[in-house]
Amino acid sequence: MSLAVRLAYSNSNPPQRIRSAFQPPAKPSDPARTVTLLEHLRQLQPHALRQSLPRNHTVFAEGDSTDQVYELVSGVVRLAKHTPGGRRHVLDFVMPGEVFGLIENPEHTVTAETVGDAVIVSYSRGALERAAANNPVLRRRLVSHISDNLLTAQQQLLILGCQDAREKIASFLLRLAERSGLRTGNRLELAMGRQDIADHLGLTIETVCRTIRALHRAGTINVPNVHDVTLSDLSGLRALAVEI
Amino acid sequence: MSLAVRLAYSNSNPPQRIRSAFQPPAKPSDPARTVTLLEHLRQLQPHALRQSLPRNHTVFAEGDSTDQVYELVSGVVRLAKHTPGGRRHVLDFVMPGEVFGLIENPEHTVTAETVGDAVIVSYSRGALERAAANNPVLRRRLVSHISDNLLTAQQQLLILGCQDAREKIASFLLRLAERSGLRTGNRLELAMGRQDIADHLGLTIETVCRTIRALHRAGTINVPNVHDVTLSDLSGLRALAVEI
DNA sequence: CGCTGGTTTGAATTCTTTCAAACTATGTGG
DNA sequence: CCACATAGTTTGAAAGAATTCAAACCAGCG
Repeated sequence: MSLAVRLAYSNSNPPQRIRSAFQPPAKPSDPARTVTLLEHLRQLQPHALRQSLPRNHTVFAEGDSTDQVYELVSGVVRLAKHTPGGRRHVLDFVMPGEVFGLIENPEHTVTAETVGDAVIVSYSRGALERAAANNPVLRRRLVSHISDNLLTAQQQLLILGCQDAREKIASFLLRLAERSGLRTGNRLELAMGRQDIADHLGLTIETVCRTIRALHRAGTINVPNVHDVTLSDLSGLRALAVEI
Repeated sequence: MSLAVRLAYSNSNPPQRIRSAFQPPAKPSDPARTVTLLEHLRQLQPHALRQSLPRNHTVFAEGDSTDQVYELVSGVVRLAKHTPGGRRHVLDFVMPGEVFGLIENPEHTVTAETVGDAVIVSYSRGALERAAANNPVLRRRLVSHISDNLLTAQQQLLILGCQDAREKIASFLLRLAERSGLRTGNRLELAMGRQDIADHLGLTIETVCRTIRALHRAGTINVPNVHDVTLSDLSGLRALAVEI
């Protein structure tokens, strides 16, 4: 039985397979495979700075210069916007193997913070842009990266604008499963806290708790502990999320 | 007194000045001015097809081929996503002088429909891309266009995720004013109907009505008729939207 | 072992939605 | 030019979903 967790809306980042800490170029046996943005970065800047960061560490903040772009090696990063009044919206979570902080703007418009302990690699954006000037393939990757982010944001707008709490949680769990891969038995790890989820879905932490518990009691999911969820009824979950 | 309607978050499309139906290149007296994407399109394809469309006409739908990009000459276009269950979310409205339908994808991921009568010009995307291959400036415009859309979407996520009905309406009115320009006396034209606004802000049509009326009774705005709004208390409106 | 930060649960409140009906423009045909 | 039909908007009352406030609970940690 395939665990293929494909959402109706799979317009998020392409399924870059998660890769363990170092750079074994995945599948050399695939000659026609496109070279990813991440591979370009690694090849251009093989000695880029690698850092281990503690939880809740700010990688960059709104307004910071966008002179670096980052690879998330392990852990999870949240991208958020803050309001003058102190509200926060978590735009998205970054999963291992993904690039973040790449934007066509002199200053960051979002804040990036580690959720738990994380390892990141910093690449020079200047060097990246210079390489892109003479490399059409790389340019295409760069545009695709921004474009993917746009499509993801639009999908999220649909979720925030049209879904109720239960549907939002279902959509969130499915997208997370799709991106982070399921462990054995449809087990999914929730690196982020309930408050992060709430701020991502436009709910309160209490509503997130209650909704997760409701799904649990309905048998749709299983919640052995705060950081793990088992998607017991994948199709039931999809039915909720898809009536998107 | 300047009517400068600047939001705290002016990350929407750059303030391309609205231009009347034909192509007088605005300000030839400004040599250092950057050439806009629209000007590139016009110069590349001066004989592109111009069409007058009736209200509620579908320019393109989700899934359609992205072989054309469009200029909105007059009228308003809404960009929406539809769900299998029949729900709709209006991602954004396109104002005259703006380019829409440009996306890094073989198929459209949104539907574009005219709100009222509109005039559009269709440009070949293929020709645009070919021109971009040898034109770094044009390439930069293309990336900026997508990037601007991304920033706008992220701002909208913040609004949908963090604001209540009153704040949403205030934010909406201010952004509309910022983009479409205010007429005399802070008068703003609402080309779209209440249902469109509701679907854009994640509210119901009734809530939109009631909220607009509440703002009216509070003296923040004036609503002489359904299609016009006067922003009587601009700073009051900003205070609502900014506590974003 | 007691703190601390985070999560869960409960009860009351509030905001928004839902349902229903009235109202208003706009346009068509007589 | 009026009468009527229609689409869209506005208003009200009731219902519902999510939030707020408060307190209890739990897990990891010094």
